[in-house]
Amino acid sequence: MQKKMTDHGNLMEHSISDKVLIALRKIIQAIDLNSKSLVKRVGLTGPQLVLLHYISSVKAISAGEVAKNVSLSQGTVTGILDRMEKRKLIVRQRSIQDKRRVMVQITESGKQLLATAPPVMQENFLEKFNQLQLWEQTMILSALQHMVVMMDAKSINAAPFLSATPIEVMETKTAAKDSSSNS
Amino acid sequence: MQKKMTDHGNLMEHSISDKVLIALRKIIQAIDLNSKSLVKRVGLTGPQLVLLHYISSVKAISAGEVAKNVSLSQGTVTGILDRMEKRKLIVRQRSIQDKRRVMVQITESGKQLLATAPPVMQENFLEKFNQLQLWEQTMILSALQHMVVMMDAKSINAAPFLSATPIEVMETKTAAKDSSSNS
DNA sequence: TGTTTTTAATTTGACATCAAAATATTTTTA
DNA sequence: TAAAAATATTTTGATGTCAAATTAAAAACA
Repeated sequence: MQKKMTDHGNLMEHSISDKVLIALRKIIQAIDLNSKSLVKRVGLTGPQLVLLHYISSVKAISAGEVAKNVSLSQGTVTGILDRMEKRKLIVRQRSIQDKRRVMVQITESGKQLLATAPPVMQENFLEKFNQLQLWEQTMILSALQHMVVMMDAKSINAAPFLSATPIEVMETKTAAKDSSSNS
Repeated sequence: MQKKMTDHGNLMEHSISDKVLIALRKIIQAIDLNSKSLVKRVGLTGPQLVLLHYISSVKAISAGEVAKNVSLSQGTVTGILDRMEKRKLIVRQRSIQDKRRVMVQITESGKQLLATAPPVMQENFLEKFNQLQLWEQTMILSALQHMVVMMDAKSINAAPFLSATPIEVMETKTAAKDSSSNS
C-alpha cells in the first residue's frame, strides 16, 4: 500500500528519476512563465529577446547565422524575425553579394527597447545563483551537464540565454570548405 | 577588443550561470527532440503520451483533473484531448451528475497503442541514469531541485514525465461537501 | 424563488517550435 | 553554356503552450 499505490494522497513514492523529471518539468515551466511575464513587462518574449540581444551584438548578420547561433531552426527564426520586423525592432535586407541571404540588423528603437529590457533569464534566479558559493554553482553546473550527456542531446551548440555571445561576425569567410570545424 | 562587456554587464565569456543556462537549454531541446521522435515511432507526442498514460491509470476522470495532474492548463489539455479523441484513443463524455464536467476514458485502441509505446522519457536517459551510483543520482536531483527553488517555480505540482502516477481520483480530498459522486 | 458567484470546459489569439516542401540563387559539373 | 547539385530563406502544416474571453451549469445567496 505504500510502495506502488497511492491510497488517497497524491503522495505516491516517486523514484529518483521521476523526481528528476518532475524537477526538470518545473524548471521548464518556470522558464516559460518567465518568458510570458517578459511579454507583459517589455513586450518581448524570451526568444525574441535572445535574438535581439544576439543581433545587437553584431553589425549585421544573416538569418541563418542567427539561427545557428541561438540554436533554433531556420523556420523558427524566420517567424520570430517576422514579428520583430513588424514592430520595427529589426530590419531585414537581402544581401547584394548573395541574394539568397538575408541580413538582419537591429534598429534604433530595437536598441532602445533592449536597453530597458531585463536579462533574458529571471533576475531573480541570477541573483540567487550568483550568491551561491562557487563550489555550489559548480556542482549544479556539473549536474546539469551530466544530464545533458545522459540525454544524449546532440551537439546543439546552444547559445546562452541571456548574454548575447557574439561569435564574431564571421561575415568575411563563411564559404569555402573549412575543414577544421571540430571543437 | 572582444574582451569587453556588454552594456548590461554580461560577460562575453560564458560565466557559470551562462553555462547553466546553456545546459538547461540543451536539456529542454533534448526533451523536445524526444517528443518529436516519439511521433515518428509511435504516432504520439510526448504530451499526448503523458496524458494517455495518466488517463489509462484511472477508470474515468474529468478533463480538469487531468490538467491538474499533469500540470498543464485546461486549454492545453482540451487541445491535446481533441487530437486524441479524433484518433479514437480516448472518449469524452459529459458527466450526468454535473454537466459541466467532461469525463475522459481511454479506449481499447488507446490501450493497445500505449502497450507498444516506449516510456515518455528517453529510454536512453533512464537507462544511463539508473546505472549511476545512488549518491550521484541524489546529487543531480538535489541540484535540480535547488534550481527549482531558485527559479521560484511556483508550486506546480508537476506529474512525472514517464510514469503515469495515478493520484487516484482523490475524490475525498477536494471538497467535503458533495459526496454523492461515487462514479 | 430568482440573482449572483463560482466552477468546468472550450474557444480565441498569440507565440514558439520543428520537419518538410517550396522558392530563389549560387556553385559545380558535364 | 546548360543542367545538376548545393545553399539560404520562407512557407506550410502540425503540435504545444498560456492567458483571457466565452459558454454552460451548479452552488451560494438573498
